[in-house]
Amino acid sequence: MEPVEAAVPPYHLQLARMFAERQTAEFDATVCPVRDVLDRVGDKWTMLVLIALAERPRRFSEINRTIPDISKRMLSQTLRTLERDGLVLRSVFPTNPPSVEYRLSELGRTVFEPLTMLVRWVERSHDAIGTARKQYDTSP
Amino acid sequence: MEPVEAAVPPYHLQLARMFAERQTAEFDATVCPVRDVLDRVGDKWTMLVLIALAERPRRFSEINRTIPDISKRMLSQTLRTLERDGLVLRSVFPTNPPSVEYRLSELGRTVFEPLTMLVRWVERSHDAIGTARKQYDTSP
DNA sequence: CTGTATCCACTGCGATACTG
DNA sequence: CAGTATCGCAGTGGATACAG
Repeated sequence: MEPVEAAVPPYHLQLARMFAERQTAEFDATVCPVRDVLDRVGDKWTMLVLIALAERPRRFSEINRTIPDISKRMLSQTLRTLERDGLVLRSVFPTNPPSVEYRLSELGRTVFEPLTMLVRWVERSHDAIGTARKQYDTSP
Repeated sequence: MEPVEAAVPPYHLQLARMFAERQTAEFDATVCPVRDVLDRVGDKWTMLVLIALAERPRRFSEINRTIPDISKRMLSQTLRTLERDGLVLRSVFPTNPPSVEYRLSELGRTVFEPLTMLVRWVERSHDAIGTARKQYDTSP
């Protein structure tokens, strides 16, 4: 017998179960953890900014160079949201000209476990998805 | 000495390293795995539709009931993209009226590992983020 | 250097109506 | 039941100019 391995259900059933419970209560989209995920890291830039800060603290323009195609407006806005959520810490150094440093908080660091898993998944699946698409697009 | 545990770097550094390598090459947003993630599951409905299919195959209107606030238009569109990417399989039964069944492919099932991690992360972090926000909003 | 303000374009998405 | 077609809006984000 292999009791332990048999006891833990596969991931898709775990998630299904989590949401089956929610289904019983009356529906409220505002307390759905998945929509929460999307609100937090589902936008165009948040993940990339977090990754830009993964290795070490960086200054505003340094992040901007790491993500060349982000506008100052969006970088600023994304950083403020991350700061507000407590994922990123901001320090101003009153030099001249002023320099501002952003770094991950402890909480911010914890995103990287699930984030890394997700990035690995796309990398693993990239080819399979590509061929699936090609097949879908070329068939009647 | 504890060679094995010392050898595996924390997640945020793993990701940082993955992207540091990319930085050396000339920048091309179209081959970035993070933007790939966002394109695939970063939209408003994809994750929710996948979860709706996690436990077992479902028919169109059944999914619609699971996600009450999705429009038929978006459900249809989301399902087609998932089918095109090979994550979801579609079967038509020529009954009258016609019934169509959607189910996860093998590839589709593999999303749930990283997806579950991500959902767990928000659930774990939800309170911490809430208090961080409250503090940010009430301070000068 | 580190932002903010203003304006504008695009598009994702919802509402509604219609079809096999 | 399982969609598609058309329309319209609102929010997201880019460009530019300005400011501390």
